[in-house]
Amino acid sequence: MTDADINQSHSLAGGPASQRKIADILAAAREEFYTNGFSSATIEAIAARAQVSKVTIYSRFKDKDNLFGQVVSTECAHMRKNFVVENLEDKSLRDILQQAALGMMDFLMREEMIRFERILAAEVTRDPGIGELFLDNGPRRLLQDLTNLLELSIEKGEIQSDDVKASAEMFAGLVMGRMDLFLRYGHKMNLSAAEKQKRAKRAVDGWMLIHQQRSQP
Amino acid sequence: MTDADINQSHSLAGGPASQRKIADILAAAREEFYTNGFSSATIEAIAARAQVSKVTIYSRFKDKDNLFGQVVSTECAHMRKNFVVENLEDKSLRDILQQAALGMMDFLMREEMIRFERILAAEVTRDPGIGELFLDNGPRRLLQDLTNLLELSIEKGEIQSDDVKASAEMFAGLVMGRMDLFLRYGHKMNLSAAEKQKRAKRAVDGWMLIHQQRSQP
DNA sequence: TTTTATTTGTACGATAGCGTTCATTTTGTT
DNA sequence: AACAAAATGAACGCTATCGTACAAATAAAA
Repeated sequence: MTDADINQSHSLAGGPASQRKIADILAAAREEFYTNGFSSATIEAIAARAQVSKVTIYSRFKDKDNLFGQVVSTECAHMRKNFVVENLEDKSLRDILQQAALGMMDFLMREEMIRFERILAAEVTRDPGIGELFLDNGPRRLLQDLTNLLELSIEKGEIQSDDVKASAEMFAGLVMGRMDLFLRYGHKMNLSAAEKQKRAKRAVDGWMLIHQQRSQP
Repeated sequence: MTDADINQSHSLAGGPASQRKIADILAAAREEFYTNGFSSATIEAIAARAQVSKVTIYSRFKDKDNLFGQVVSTECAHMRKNFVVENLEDKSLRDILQQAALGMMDFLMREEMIRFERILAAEVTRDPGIGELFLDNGPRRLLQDLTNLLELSIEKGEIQSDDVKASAEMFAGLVMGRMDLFLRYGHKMNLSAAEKQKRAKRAVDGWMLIHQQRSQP
């Protein structure tokens, strides 16, 4: 759902279009929270960025916590829609995994995602529910999709695994290595498309090798 | 360096032992920062926890930023000393790697480390230098140690790799998978020693398999 | 045009934290 | 005992932010 999609609804009764403002506020809030973290971000700065009065924010959102929660929810919904491990029937497992690896990298290495993860972890102590929300919409979903994919391949006899969940996690681990950690702490990577391909291939080759063995102790 | 080590020095001239207070302040600050994050932690709460007056803190540390920096530095120094990949001459590479994997898990899964990483990433935007400091003392050092170890094994002909750094990162990725991420967002794992062993073995087996092949494309 | 919901700007109260000042007290040294 | 460094507590100025109140303005609907 793009910002534009939200703006289409017209207010039911007088006054300026309110749906649009909500979207503006959420966008502004996201930017402020991403840049300053929860407690340093201020409602007034958000209002200014959204070109909206502070009162309007309080008329739409209960308080700062609520606003932050909404931002995270929105982001999670966005995340859920944009990362899908596809099972392309006609492709080989190798090709599917290669594609998944590239998708994973592109998705997790976006500047947006890095900034999101930076601030979100810090709020887990204050509000553990927010950590669960993120896990359910991001990492767990990703791993589950991957697991499903792998189970199909196992049924087909293409690969072996005695612990599919562990195998899925291994795949993610092989692909990302410590990259997400480095990025989170400000290390610049700027992988070219070719380098990403190379990394994906290395991970897929390694993973396939492990899972084409006869036994997994 | 333990807290006790710091307290051994006696003040050069009159007044209560000041070195001990510095250690107390740092310990208290660490706890407060870990629990509340940088901006929500307050100097007064730190003072109270350290059983020290606020003025004492300001007489020893320039300001809040400085105090936070000192806490991070202390933590980094601690980190540097406590995680070492040892190259035990008489052991097999498999055993060394198994040991390294267990060490890595124990080290990175400590509650302390999880809390540290939660709040640190959030401050990277505000102060990128702090991210670099952490990377240099933690992840980069770990990977470098691992890389050195692997290079020795390559010379001995025990394994093959055309990109040792990538191989070291793969190892870390295989061992940790997405565990550190899950922990950071509040997912409880509580791996038993046996489960850790199992995970370590799986990672080492997989990694060895990949690196005992003839060629690495 | 009138009505009605919504938005706005400004002002406000309340709270809270940073960093400082200063007179006083504590504590180790000489 | 006298001294000097260090620590204390309480108060202060300052700034910032949250969340609210209210009267005026705006824009869509009737």
